[in-house]
Amino acid sequence: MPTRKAPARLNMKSVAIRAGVSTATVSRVINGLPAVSEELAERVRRVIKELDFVPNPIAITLKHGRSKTYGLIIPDLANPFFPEFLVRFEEILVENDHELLLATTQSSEEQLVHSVRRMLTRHVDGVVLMASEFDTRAIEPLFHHRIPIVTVDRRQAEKGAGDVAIDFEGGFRKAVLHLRDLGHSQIGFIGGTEGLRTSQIRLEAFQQALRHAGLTYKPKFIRHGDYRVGGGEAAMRSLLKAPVRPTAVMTANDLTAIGVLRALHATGISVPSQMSVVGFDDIMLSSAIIPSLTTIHISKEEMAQACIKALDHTKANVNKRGLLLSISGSLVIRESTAPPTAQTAASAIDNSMWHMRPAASMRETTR
Amino acid sequence: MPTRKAPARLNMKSVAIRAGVSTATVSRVINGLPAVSEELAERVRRVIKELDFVPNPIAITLKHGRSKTYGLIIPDLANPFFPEFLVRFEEILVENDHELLLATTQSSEEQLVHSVRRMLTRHVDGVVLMASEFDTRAIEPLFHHRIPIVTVDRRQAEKGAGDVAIDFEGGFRKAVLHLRDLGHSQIGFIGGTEGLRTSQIRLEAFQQALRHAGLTYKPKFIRHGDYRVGGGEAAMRSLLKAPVRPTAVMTANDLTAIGVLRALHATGISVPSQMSVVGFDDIMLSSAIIPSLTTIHISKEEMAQACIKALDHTKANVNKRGLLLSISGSLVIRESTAPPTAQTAASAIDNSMWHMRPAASMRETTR
DNA sequence: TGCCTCATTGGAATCGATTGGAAAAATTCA
DNA sequence: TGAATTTTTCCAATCGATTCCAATGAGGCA
Repeated sequence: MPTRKAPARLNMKSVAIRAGVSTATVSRVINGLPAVSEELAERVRRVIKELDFVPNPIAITLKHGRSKTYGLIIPDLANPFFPEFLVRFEEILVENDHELLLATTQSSEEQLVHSVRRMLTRHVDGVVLMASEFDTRAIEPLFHHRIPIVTVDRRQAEKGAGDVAIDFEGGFRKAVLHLRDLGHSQIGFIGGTEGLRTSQIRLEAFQQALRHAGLTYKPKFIRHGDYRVGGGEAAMRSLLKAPVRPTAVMTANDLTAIGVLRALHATGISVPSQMSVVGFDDIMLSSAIIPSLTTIHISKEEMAQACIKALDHTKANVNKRGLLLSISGSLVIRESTAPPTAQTAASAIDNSMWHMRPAASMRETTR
Repeated sequence: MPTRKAPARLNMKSVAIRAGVSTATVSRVINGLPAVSEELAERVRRVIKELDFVPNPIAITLKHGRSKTYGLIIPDLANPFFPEFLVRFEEILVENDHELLLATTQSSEEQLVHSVRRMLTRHVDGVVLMASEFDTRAIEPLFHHRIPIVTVDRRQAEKGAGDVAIDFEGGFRKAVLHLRDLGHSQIGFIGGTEGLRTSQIRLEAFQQALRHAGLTYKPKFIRHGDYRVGGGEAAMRSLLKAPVRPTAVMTANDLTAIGVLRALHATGISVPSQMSVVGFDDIMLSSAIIPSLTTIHISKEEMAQACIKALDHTKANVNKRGLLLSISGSLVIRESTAPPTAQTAASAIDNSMWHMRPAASMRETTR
């Protein structure tokens, strides 16, 4: 015989009996519906407090079909940007008495289909979809069940679906101006995974930023990464092999920039004296690494709020086209950018020059 | 009139009608209960497939009182260790047809109480509690409702609660031996937040590792951090101010180690030539930073599996004391450790010597 | 053939809360 | 005072699946 007694079943009925009313009345009191005399309401409230009664959300969900849960579909938790967003998103939900249903797709279409199915069977009230690339068929069931959707960075709204887009154009423009003002004119770009729509958007935003700064776009300074450290590193190595090098490099996101730093370090090129590097996102890490990263700060808080706002809007206007919100970033200047040295600024750097000179600084931090 | 038709309600009854049987039979078929003729079962299965019917988990939860959901309470998502663990934990749950209810406490007791309440109202089947420090009263309701619990690093099991502990002793021992074999005898330690039980455990494990390696413990080489970059950096600065310095530093976790690297870099002390640094956890970042970090690898996969195992064990043996599992780490040697130079190895380094010599290498990576 | 088993199957109560409409009570008005 | 309203309260159906219990029918045995 266990010492702990199993707690007596506590439901609305027990409250009703104890207060001498029907469950209907209890329900009305809890939900603040009218047509309950103040006297009874007070009595019921007292009993609720006495018993520490909390309505069973499962039963409510079953009855209503609404679960007070929002789904969040994320490609990958390995990129710190997502946890940082997630934690704010979850906080806001919990504050508003909602729950989060998290799904990661590992960027696989099959996983996405599975995630969508989970969202449906759990009867979520809405879905935020951060997996930018997908076949529309995969999320068709969400539309079909009229579940409010918010996509991120798809830059396209429709009936039942809003979108929260990061303003890459504005962000890159600030970064390019910063570099130009430092004296850079040869700026390279390490983009995201080739073939992805979101990579294309970032690349175009970069081109546009160059134009805006009065600089010329040079395809030879462009490489593709994969939004991860490894891809950034490989892309930068490739860029360094070319006969002519830029004096500064911008990247599709911070992880890519960290990869760039690695490649530079391995090659003995010091940052920022010989090469400036700019990231994008401003994950917490960016301020912790050496050198700390100049980057475009995207407020995860703001993004989370925008997602909720777009979701609410869609829910309130089921038949209208969803909201299109834009999140703009701000430039955070840290240690990874500086004016180009006279030498490197001489526009076209003859790469052979560098080959002869063994990386002198390498020994400093590598064994 | 919307073009999309609302999907016809799909429940067990519709399946039953379509198959010409009762809902009881359908339920039996779905749950693989005996006492259903193969003929009928087959017919029901066909209809289920035809209609693409999925039982409503909400209703099942209501009926059973069990939700097929596990709770995970985490202090903080800012430390990459947790997202890395989380993603594996979630994967395992989803594979086993369960869901995750995530709660972060921000290390606040009040948040913990709130999180526990959420777990209860959602009727989770079990809880993994990674918030190591807490007043037992905060989780008392979980015991009271007989919900299986697994704590992490509390190193203590009881009825209804198991524990998964990281083997700090073994991990630090490997790290210390590695340093000793490189030639270090003066090893410093930057611990976790002062006053936390888990910090105490790590410190003792470090002391024990020193003894095991035949080295002497020197309190003057010990500092406390806060498990974050900032704390590690501040602690290291403090350590560097002392008249005598160690030649290598071990840390309570990787973030602390990253902070240490920052402090060293700012002071112009290069790693690993002038100072070796060892982390703990092996977050993904550790291999990406410069220099990449020698650290103790803790398999998040293994931890996640251990948590599930302990949870299942508790569920199956409600009245027995829970499992006590231990996760051992392995040494990953990267760039942040090397033999001490002849000079620095001269045991007690006179700090004034360093003061005279302006950090020559600083310019390399800082502007 | 008649009675008894045993294997299948179905009916209906159940989990806990919500809600339309009926019933009861309180109020208004003639 | 009694009829007509209005307000308050409650009964019972409902959401979707599970499960106890009863009913049905086939087969076995005397």
